[in-house]
Amino acid sequence: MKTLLELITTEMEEAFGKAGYDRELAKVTLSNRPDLCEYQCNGAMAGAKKYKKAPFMIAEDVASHLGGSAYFETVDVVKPGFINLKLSKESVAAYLNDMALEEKLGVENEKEPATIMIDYGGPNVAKPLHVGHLRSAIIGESVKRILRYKGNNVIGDIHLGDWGYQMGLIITELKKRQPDLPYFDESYEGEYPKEAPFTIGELEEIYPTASAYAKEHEEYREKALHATYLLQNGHRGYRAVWGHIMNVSVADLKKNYEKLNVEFDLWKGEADAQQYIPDMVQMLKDKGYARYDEGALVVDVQEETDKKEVPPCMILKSDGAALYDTTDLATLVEREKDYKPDEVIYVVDKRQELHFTQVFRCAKKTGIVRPETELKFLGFGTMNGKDGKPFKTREGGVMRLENLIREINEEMLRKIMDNRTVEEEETGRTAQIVGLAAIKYGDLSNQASKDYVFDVDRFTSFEGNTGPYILYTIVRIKSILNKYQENGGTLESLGIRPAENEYEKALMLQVLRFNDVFDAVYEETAPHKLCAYIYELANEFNKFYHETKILSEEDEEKRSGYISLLMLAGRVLETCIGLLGFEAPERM
RNA sequence: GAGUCUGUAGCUCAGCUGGAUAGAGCAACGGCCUUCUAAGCCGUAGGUCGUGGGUUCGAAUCCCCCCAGGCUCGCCA
Repeated sequence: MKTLLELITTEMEEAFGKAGYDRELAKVTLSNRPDLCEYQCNGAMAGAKKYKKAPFMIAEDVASHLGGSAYFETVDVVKPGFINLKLSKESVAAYLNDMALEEKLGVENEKEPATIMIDYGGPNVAKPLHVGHLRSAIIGESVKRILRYKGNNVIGDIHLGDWGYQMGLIITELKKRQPDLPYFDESYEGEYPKEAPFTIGELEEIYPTASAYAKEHEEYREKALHATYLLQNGHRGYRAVWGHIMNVSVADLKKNYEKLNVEFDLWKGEADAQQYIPDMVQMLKDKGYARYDEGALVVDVQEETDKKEVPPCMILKSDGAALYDTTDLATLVEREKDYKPDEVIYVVDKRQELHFTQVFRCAKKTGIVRPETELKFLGFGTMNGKDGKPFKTREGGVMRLENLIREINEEMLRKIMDNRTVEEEETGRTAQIVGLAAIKYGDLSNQASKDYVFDVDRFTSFEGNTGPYILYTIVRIKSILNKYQENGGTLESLGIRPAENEYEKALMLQVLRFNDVFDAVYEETAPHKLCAYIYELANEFNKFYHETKILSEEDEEKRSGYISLLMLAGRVLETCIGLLGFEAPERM
């Protein structure tokens, strides 16, 4: 269905047209003076110069042609030339009732659904997830859900870091500790054990130990580099160890992402792209895109409009090894072959922007992706601590994601216990749900591209613009709806009635905005605007709730009208938090 | 050095495709629970929108100069 803004803009365009003015001027926006009106049009002022006429007169002309519109209760022309609009209660109620019938609450599917791949998460195998991985997972998951809600075919790919030097390090360290394992016996030809020679806990200890040791010991470092080389060139035993590392690590990662309510469609990694590198490199050479520079194979990606020098995209190091430009390009080759995406979105730290600029340009220039393929870089800012510096543990180390989540959940649990008596067995689960909402809402309510301060105390607070506040509001609504049914009410075939008072109307207007807001969020890939919207919606609901007796309303029609409104508001809220990637408990 | 992003209330942030009196939350202060969850609601106080110019009927918003800070700048990912 059309959004309300679309509908009343059409009305306004007709009025401008009938009055003899350019229809382009008829842009309607949400009012920035809610005390005066609900929607407004400033087109008369914009047209004043063109028509050499006082804006006030233009506005009056236009307004006189709006008189017959059923949408508006009042059309006021004010001072310089504002056209102020208030919607009629009847049209608001009618729109909401239509909206309630829509599966997607009035959001229309994309006319031509696109295949969109979204590259997010990006954890490294064998290394624990840390806070640096949090934003990519949270933002990527939300963006994925938003794109999907609009009817696109969206494929989320975790893009594992599973092919680098860290693998060589682990293999080298494992060989040092357990040299007798068959993987290190060059003459061994039998089947390798199915069981991994380490647990996830050991694995997570092996990597940092090896990494630190290699920094101190050149010889060890050489061994690790060589092991990496052998692995990448098909060493049988090392490949088997690699397989173990992958299995153990991926199982652990899946568990952790599940806790975050983050779900990937693909668990591809850098290793999967390796097989495409040789042909790709050959193609770049054959077609003359690549050249040697200081021993390295590069593709120039400088463009005339560049204000600064853009370094070439490096395909092979001077020792012939591939690097991350190469792998990202090969991944595009793979994606093009398997999915032919219309769009690929990378949700990564914004500090990688230059790297992706190089990769995108190279991929376009050399035909690795089709010219119409959209490659989008969605860079996010750093998660800082209260001191404004990158988030660290109290000891100054990197905070493990698990620990961060545990800390939040414990804090949440404490607050839930303090505040209310909930069934014992329920509290743990509830704390997790609310804790996740606190983290995700805290992140997503900031613009993705900006750095933000991760403040545990603030995010877990139940007060103000927080995840828990949103959930609390939803729980309130659910609670009323449940009570209504317990008292014999049915939620079927009710209808929203024209608003009785300003609180109810304000709530209705806010619910009504959903599809307009969603479209803006979708167009701009801006989850933070969805957060702002549900916060306002929650506020309007709580005001209405405070002013209105719902269940004890004696007039049955009024009561059922309220209930219908709550149902719709609840659906909108739950849909929105679903798009943000979290959920609400039944009680809290 | 070059490029790029940021600078809005004590703190954390919206608003930035130009419009009316710059909005929230936290913190501070004052009210409201025998009634659907007070994790709520209502109110008070708090701002030279980094500085200076320019464009415009109108600038936090667009343009330019400065100031301050972050980030990036070919063989790590």
